[in-house]
Amino acid sequence: MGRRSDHSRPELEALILEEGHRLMAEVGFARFSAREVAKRIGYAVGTLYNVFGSYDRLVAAINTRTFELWAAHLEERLAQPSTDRIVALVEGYFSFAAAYMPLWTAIYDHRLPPDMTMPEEFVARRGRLTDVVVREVAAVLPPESRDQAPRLARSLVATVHGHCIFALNGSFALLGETAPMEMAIARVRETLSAAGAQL
Amino acid sequence: MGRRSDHSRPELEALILEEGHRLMAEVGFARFSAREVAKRIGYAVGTLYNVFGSYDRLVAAINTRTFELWAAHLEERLAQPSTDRIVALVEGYFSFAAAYMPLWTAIYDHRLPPDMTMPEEFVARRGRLTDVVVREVAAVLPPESRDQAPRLARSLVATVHGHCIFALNGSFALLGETAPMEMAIARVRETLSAAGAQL
DNA sequence: TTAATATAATAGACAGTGATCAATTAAATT
DNA sequence: AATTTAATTGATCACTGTCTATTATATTAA
Repeated sequence: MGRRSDHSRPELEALILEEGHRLMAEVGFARFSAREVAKRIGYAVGTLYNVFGSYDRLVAAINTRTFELWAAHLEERLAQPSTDRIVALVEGYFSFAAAYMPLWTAIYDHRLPPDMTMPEEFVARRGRLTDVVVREVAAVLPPESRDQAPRLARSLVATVHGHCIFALNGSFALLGETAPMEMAIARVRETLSAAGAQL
Repeated sequence: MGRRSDHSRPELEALILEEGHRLMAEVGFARFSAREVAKRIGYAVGTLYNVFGSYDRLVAAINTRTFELWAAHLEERLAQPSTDRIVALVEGYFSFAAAYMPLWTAIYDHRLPPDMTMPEEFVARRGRLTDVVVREVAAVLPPESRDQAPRLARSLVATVHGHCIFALNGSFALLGETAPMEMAIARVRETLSAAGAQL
């Protein structure tokens, strides 16, 4: 196997991913380009295609990495002592999106082409973010309705997500709303209360 | 003023907008291109720039048109006799997004460049969609808390929006959720009940 | 040690993009 | 008929993702 680079295949993959993630954080989805990543690591464009197969798989890989950062961010918030772990979760959702806006929006800006499905490995790694929420929702639900936690958690994430997007894209500001996160927390409280949770 | 086209300026503007909207509906935001619009109406690319100033202003104009279609879609749903006008609203939100997915997602895919602000006229026309929701929310609130309708309406739209996005991008399906709209309706009910609404 | 083979990496071509603007053209005015 | 003026063009620029032919290197077999 004639390689002529300083990097082994896994090293090269990591290098591309790291620099790609950096560029995405810098310029966002719309201005992201595989060519620029290649230029920055001193390789030719074709090399990225050899390693990742396509532009979309590279972006999907970068976004999967963002999911993991995000999950770590939530766990960090949960590790700090606080009265309300659900509030910590919502706050973690908003603060991650705000702190890493280009990375966060890239997750939702990117759409796979019709002929491509998300690699199973990526699906699994992304899923761990949801797992955190399901775990915390289950913890506040009464034992007899714990089995509803996954459904409820997904719906709560959707609720928070909607508020978070509108907060970041200015929809709320346009109407004079100054506290979108508090609004989201209120919605989550209502739902959990209705489900019989202890808050 | 020597014009040499078959179309007056307003006619040309309408022509570009119409064909642009058609193309957006066909190929979506990612594959949309000013050049293709120009080709289809038989004008040069430069003409689109003369009329709309920039690519972003053209897309913003197309998306504003989509907002108006959407508002009309909601009013249509509300015009049909139904028990629950709030449910009709949520159903209208979901059914529009599903029926015109590329147009709907283009609204949120498009981001204005930092040096550009949304033209005031577009802001006003887009705002009418929110007005419909505010009006209907106000109608179910008790008179003493009607002044809360705008805030509440925006939060409810955010909630429904989050569920709608996750329904369309497959996030719900991934977790086996088969009824995202019913989930959204449940969330909206909880919030309106908590606000003392008559349902 | 040398020759054959396999593979990593590249350069460059291709067809497309948004954006710009000097040159052209047709109509309106004089 | 000559002149002014505004609408329209399309070449040009610097990009994009994708892909193939080519080159350089490392491993393996003789």
